[in-house]
Amino acid sequence: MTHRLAVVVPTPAHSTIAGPLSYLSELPLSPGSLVRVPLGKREVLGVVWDLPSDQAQAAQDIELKPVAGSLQGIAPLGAAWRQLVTFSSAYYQRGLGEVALAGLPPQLRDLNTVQLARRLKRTAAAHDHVTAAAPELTAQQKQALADIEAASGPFLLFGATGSGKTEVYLHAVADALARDANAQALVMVPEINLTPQLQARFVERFGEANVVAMNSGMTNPQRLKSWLAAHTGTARIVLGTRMAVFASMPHLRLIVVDEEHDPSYKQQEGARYSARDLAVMRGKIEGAKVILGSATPSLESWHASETGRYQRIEMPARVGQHAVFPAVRLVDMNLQPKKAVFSPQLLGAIQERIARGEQSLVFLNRRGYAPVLACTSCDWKSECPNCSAYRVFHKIDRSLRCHHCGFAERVPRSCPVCGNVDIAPVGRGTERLEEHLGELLADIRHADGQPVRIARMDADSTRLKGSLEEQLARVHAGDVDVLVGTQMVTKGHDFRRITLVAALNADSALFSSDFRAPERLFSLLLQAAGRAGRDATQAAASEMWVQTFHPTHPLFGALRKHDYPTFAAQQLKERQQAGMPPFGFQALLRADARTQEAAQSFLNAASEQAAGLADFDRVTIYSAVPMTVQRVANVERAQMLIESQHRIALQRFLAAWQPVLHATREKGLIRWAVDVDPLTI
DNA sequence: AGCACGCCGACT
DNA sequence: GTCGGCGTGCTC
Repeated sequence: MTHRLAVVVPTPAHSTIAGPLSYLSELPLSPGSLVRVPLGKREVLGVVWDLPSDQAQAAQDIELKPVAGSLQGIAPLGAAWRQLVTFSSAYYQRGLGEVALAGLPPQLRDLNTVQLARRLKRTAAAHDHVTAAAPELTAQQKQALADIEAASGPFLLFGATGSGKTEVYLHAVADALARDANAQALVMVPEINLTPQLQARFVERFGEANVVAMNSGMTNPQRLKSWLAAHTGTARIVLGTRMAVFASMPHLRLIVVDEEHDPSYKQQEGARYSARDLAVMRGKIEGAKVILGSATPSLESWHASETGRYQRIEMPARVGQHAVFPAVRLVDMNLQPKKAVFSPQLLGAIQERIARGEQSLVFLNRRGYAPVLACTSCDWKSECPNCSAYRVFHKIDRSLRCHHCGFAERVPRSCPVCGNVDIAPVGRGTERLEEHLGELLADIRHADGQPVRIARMDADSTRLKGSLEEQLARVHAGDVDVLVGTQMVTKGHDFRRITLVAALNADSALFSSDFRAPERLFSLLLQAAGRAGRDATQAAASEMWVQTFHPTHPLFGALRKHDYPTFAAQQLKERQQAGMPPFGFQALLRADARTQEAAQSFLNAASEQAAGLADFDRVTIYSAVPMTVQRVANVERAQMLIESQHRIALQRFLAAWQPVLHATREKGLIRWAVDVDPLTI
């Protein structure tokens, strides 16, 4: 007796195969089973899927191939996991196979049954967890845990920086694991950089054997090992970045999304899913509690907590008896000497900190020495030949580097156009800031005669493996007086000795065309402020400095009071009036082509053929526009916004549009993709 | 994505 | 005369 199976295979986004393919099998393999099947000339890994009854004879006239084999010894992927994959595939408009296989470790593909058995054997035998002593909780932490205990969520844990959210996560996980001997918990962080320190805390509390990590920085064997441990239930806690939302966890009871507002939770290629939103959906599917935590929630989540869709739990106070929030000082740059990078007041405040043996953090969201290099006699600028962007001057290796395509060259000795030797940096990045600050503080000496120590921390200075840890250690040891860095210094790291944080170029986001720019800026500044004064003994003297040409901007007013709710209310009001998310729903159709014209004409053709599709009358399709950075690596890029007041209508329309998009062929190679709930438009 | 098929330029 | 460029199309 041969059985007919629906199998999901890794078909790429642009194939016309969206759903499962049919195969024959001698054995009646249950849904979720992992199989190897022939696909064209190759053999691929597939997942047996639930065969919808109406599709049972869909592939009637093709001769079906038999499955090549199944991965014995590995339990089928659960119904909840398959449901999550199905939902993601439909919601984010990508093939089932692509989503399913992206959620599995790549190495699963090339293991045979014997190798797999060996791996599984090594994974087996759960160890009892050795629970390290937990610190005494504050009253508000206890209350938060009681609230989480008492309701089903999803919860928005609105906790100030330094209020001890991590300790709440640790306890919530401990509670979930204690309640059920098999229970598992998933804890997500936005960035790979933040994994090690959180992992250390979880390992300390729950023991090494119970915690596995999942992130893209791991090798394939490591990923397989973690995945198997989670899938078999051996690992009780999975700690990872956005990809971990697809980890197979048969006994999942709790999901924590730390820093839920962070844009890194949105995948920016392939299936462009939001791991935060999927976490909420997964919690619903699996009956697991979901905790979203942030000091500056996304306006989507905040709004959900206002309307009662999420239950809000507030932790306004910082841990520590005298811990207060750093005072926010705004410096009106209109009143400063022209071209001053540091106002005299700020420089003075930094010097005071140095004299007291305290640390300062200066952040500027731009790496490199200068964003542009320009000729002083003609109009040459350091444009990238492949992109519509300037190449950034990196003084450290005298290179011009394109931050979009990676193209790098040595800085020319003279202007390539007119031969003038006088080519000058325009604007400044962290490298130049570090240099400039060095000059300003050159004459300052510590009491022991030592010069001021300045360090820089950005993607360039931390590229080498281990260098981030090394730099952090230097700061922690007090071997640094002033730390200069990009926004990476504002995330997560506890700098206990820092008592002054300064933001230098906040203004650009105030008047950005991106409607989410103020939200990101507010979050960034408040997170940055949160770096200061974590040590209770120094908190009283801690300050957050913001240099701005618009000191009366309401955003700064709210920042000064550390008042996220007021800021959020004002932003939500604007969004509501404009029908923007979370009051309206958006998707982008993006197109890449050799010429801008080809990209746009594909979009326009797609737009013209949209009339009459399902829910067409409930969506608004805007005209095709070039992307902000129009050309990257010699590929022209354009996009088109689709908006609706109804999430369902947008979904239905996009689904109906899909075959039209596949059929729309314009001259010139077009690569296209749909981005549902885009973060930047 | 792979991998084939298919139709046009510079080489043993 | 072939080797090989990558445009186009298919994969149960």
